[in-house]
Amino acid sequence: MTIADASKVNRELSSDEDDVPLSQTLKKRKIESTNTASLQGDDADGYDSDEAISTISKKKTKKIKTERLPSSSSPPSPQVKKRTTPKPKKIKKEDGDVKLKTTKKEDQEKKKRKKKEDEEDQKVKDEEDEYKWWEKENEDDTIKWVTLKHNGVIFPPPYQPLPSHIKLYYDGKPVDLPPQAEEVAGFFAALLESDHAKNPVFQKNFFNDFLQVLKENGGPLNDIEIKEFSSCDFTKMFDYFQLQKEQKKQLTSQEKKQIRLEREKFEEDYKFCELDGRKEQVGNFKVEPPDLFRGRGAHPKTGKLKRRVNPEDIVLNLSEDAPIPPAPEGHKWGEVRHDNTVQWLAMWRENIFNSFKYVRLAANSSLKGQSDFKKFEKARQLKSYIDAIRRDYTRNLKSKVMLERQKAVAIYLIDVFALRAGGEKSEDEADTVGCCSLRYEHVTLKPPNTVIFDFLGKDSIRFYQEVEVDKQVFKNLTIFKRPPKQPGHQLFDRLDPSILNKYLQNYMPGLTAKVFRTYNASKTMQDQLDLIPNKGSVAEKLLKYNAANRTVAILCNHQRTVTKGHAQTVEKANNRIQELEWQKIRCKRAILQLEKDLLKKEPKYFEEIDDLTKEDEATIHKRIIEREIEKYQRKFVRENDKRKFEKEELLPESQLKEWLEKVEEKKQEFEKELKTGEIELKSTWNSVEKIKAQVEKLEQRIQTSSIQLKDKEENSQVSLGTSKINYIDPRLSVVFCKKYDVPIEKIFTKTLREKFKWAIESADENWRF
DNA sequence: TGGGAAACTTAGAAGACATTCC
DNA sequence: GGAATGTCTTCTAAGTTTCCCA
Repeated sequence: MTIADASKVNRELSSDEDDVPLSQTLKKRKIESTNTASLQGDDADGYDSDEAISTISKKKTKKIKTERLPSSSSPPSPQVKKRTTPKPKKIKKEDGDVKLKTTKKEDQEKKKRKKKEDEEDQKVKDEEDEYKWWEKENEDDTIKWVTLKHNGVIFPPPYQPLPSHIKLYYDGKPVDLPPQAEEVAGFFAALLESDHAKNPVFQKNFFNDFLQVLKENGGPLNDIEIKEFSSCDFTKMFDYFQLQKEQKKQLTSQEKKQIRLEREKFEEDYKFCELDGRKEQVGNFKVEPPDLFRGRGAHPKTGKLKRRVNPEDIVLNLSEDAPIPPAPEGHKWGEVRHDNTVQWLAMWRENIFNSFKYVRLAANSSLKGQSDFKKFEKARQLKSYIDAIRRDYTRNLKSKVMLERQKAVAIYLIDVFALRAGGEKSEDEADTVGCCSLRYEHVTLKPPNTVIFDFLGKDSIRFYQEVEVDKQVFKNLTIFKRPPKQPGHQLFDRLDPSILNKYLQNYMPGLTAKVFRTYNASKTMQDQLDLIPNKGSVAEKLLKYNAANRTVAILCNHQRTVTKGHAQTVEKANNRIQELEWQKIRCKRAILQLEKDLLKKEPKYFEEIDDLTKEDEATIHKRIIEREIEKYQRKFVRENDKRKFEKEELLPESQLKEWLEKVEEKKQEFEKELKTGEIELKSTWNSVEKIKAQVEKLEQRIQTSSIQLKDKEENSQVSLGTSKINYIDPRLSVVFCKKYDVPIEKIFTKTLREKFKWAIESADENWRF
């Protein structure tokens, strides 16, 4: 929902009667139990008959069990039978290296044709055995599969110790680390120039775990005692990693291709599984390699060592009669399960939070597709309930029961500002919040009805908005913030997501807080697309589609960090546009040089010829000249490097001088032009028509560049992808493409087209969200 | 029934790959 | 042809919701 929509809702919701403060209408005051009283003095405000929930008093004390996955506690595992991995069918075959007596171009053409043919063949084959679940009846979704076969997971390669001369230095002395500790030191060294390595919490957590691993493995081999992080010097390791990266980059494209093919061949068996007899793609079939945990924002555990996962840590999930993939040699699987009520193929417990990581199907799989489809259908279902929900929360904003008021305000915020539910968080996580977990300090009230939200949401992304809200919402927020509440206290002290979701389910089965985000995102997209006129070029339509997408992304607060060179890129692009403008003006002046009378005949055409000041022009000239000089200098160096390598004769300095003289001539020309206003006409500029054609071309370029720049600037901090992938019903995009004659490839990448195949094939031109 | 565990979706960063520019 | 830039994919962290058991 856009802010404009929000204000519309506000209008619909605003009430005329004034509310009596709850404190006056409610006599009874419930005192919280003693152990909750300390933080929640606010429940002593005595407004109502319902109690503050205990979540606040628990004060982030989620307990985490530290025991490892006990094989004894799991259901009796069937015998882990060792069998050879079944050979899945190969999908692709590469061309051999047969060289024919053809030109390079013909060769390439031929290859292209062959590739295309192969792809077509594959497509036909794929389509033949493709399972179009969206054309079938909806089946029971508690059973996820009947048969499931897969080949297990790929483990990261074992650690390769560094060459003996690459070491960690302590107090200037090289340290002989046992490989296990060297690996951990290497994790840090690899990040040496990143922000993580500069973060003291990251350093501390890393160092503690590093010392632990060092201790576990008998300490340094050359009796150096490592005590202080500040005395460690990782630069030699870092430089080595950089060198390796550089060498990898230097490989020829043929070598790179070879490596890629080998990798793909190796991964092939793990990339696919057999689900109910169909070949389907697995998503993350690679077990996460050991590394330092990189938490987002101010994460208390950032930098801790994420330990290596062994086959013994892995639980496999597959059919009872499916062959069990062999565990790596000398190992066995932690457990083998046959649970067809879940979607995962394998899982393990990680050591940072003691939680699970899962290996699942890919986004283009039938199971994921079905979940996605259901998600959007559920959001569409909300259309039929949204009026009632809005009517009720508007009414309940004045409820005499505090819990009801809090629910009403929370749903209002979730609906209008697309806030997330906001579950409880423990102390060993970053301090981020959503709706239910908003605290006193996250909301600033500016009478009569302006609210400033300022908090860190998911991924520690800042949510900052200064907005006008419904008057009664404002009044309620004032009440929720009344003393004795103070910074640190929960705004919604009677609420948590489960209470809210339970309430929402009275309206519609399956309705939860997150459905509102999907609903409002897709609804906004539909409304925005409806506004786009069906005219103009594909590029213009795309730009408008992206603008609609951006509205949704802004609603959902999807951000991205501005890239390093962004400011410079923008400056460059602006300069480029200015230079094009200058060229255009120059052309017009040239026209007048050929035919003076045109100024009177077509005054409008020439109205911009004095737009640039002499200073502007001089700056442009300077820029062009400097660029030219740089260009030739670079060319000279590059050319000679090449010749040196090929043991050819080097270009003499005089060559560079010759090039630079040409630039000098140009400079002189510019200076003269600036002084006299006379343009030296090029031989091709021999008629007004020719120059006018040139002007037209320039105008086109200026327009394109300006649009691109505007788009780039507006997108610099907004991430469009997240809403496109998760929130906007893909059928909206499909319909847009069909109706507006825009190729779907312009909107969905290959991966997204696979993910949204169900939408591409099922939505017709008249479909609406 | 509450609360922790489990299972799933959503998210931005980083790395890989493709395209454009000079 | 190679560097710069942009786009796409992969990775895994960080959420939400559901499940299940004491």
